[in-house]
Amino acid sequence: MSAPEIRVFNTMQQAKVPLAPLTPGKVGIYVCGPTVYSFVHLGNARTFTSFDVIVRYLRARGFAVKYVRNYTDVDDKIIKAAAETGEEPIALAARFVREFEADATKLRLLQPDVSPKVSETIPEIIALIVKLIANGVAYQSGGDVYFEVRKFPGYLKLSKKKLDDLLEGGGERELKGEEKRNPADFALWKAARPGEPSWDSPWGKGRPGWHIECSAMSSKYLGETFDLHGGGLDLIFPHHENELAQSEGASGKTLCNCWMHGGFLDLEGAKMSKSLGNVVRLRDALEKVDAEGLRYFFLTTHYRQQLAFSDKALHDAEGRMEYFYETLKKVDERLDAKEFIAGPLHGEPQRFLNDFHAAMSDDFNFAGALSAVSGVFAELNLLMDKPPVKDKVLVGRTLVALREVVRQMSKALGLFERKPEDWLLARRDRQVKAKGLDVAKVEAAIAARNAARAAKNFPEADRLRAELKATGVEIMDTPRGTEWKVASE
RNA sequence: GGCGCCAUAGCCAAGUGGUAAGGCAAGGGUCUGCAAAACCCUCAUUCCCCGGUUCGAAUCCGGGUGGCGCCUCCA
Repeated sequence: MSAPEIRVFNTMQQAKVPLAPLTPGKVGIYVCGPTVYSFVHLGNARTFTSFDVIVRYLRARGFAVKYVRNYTDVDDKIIKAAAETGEEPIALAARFVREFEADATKLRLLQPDVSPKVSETIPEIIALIVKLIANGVAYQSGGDVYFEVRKFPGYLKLSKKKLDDLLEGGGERELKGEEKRNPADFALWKAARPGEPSWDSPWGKGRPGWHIECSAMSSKYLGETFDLHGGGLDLIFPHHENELAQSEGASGKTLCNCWMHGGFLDLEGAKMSKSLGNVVRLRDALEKVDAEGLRYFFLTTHYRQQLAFSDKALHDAEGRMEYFYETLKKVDERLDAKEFIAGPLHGEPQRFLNDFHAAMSDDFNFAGALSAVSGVFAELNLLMDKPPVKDKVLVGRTLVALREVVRQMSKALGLFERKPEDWLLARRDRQVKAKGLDVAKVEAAIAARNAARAAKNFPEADRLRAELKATGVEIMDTPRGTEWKVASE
């Protein structure tokens, strides 16, 4: 397989650029992780899944990826949430880190190589602020420290805004603050108020502002300049813009070579967001839909594109996963205990992988890659059901090759990595529970029907089939006997 | 008010200068005692509208219309 060059859309240039790692063969990526004051919602999950697949793909292409995704565990929202529950802010944050990790495991998200927390990066944050003050781009004001945006010439180069527009704007940005030299200046360090978590600093007790933690954590684990920086579209301004200003204002070097931003998940025509309150928790969604079905749904659109959430879309995605796993189940049963020696293949199994790489190399075109996935599964089924060639050894050998192609795609997408029977059974169990079916009764009816069939009493057999169907159970007569599943509507 | 993204079949969705991927749904067929699943066939002379550039545009440019987003916490 000739590996196509990987091109990535860089928000800074608003164009696709070739991936050119600082160190050949290695990629450092920083993804802005959750602020842990509540459960993550599906919009968050989409972004994390996108970067999960991007990291998986880069690894599949042989890059040694260092993947850093932080937890922001010191923040206004956390303090507010803690005040409401009566917990200590740090304890509440720790609790939601655990909840996040439980959700992430279900979604089969890769564990980042490093998951730093703000609360464990305070010395580095203070050192960074000290440097910014020394460089003349930050100033102390009482117990606070602010970044002075007018002193950093590159300010707003990422978001393409103008400082004047920012100040006039139709927004509701807080422009108050006599303590600031410029209303657009933002806090690097906030003086402690009673009851808030705080740390000693050269400016008295206090805590970091919102953006500085990412600057500190990324340079700590990836260096002053690294390859990829990711997050949701809504982080471009102010978060990434400010992060960039802080990092570059301190180091004088480019923070990262490529900024990647994922598109939103929409719910009923509007961005799913905590401020609008139109969120579906990842946790709640996973009660209703299979985790891989959800992952597949996220991959049906390019990562930078908006994606509309709906129960139907999720349901369809899960149905598609069923097709994939049913196919793999058949393939694996057939290949079991058989060996095929090397030799010619039918068709060109590799062509699907080539198409897959072509799509993924082009700014991680998930939807395009899924087309190649469909191709390989259709070919697998064709060879098993209606092989266009007679040579059984040739067919078997080709199935082995195609199965290997699927394995390669699996690794990059985080899809169909489970044992097909396990996935299929788990899905059925969930559906059985949702419908309140009695498995023993279903199996008794199937046994009765098979007795009727054996006696060639087809009217009775059909009656039992119809009866089951009415309760939502679909039965299939296979070479292995009669199997059943919950009908999807 | 400033800035940006998007508009492709009934639905979802790739494609961004060379003559419309893929999926769902639908119709027909093969298979089956009947089914289910799977497979095969059919399903956009056309890419929101109007102009322009070009031998050639869904793709580039200009102007509309419609949707979304950022400018304030947000993935």
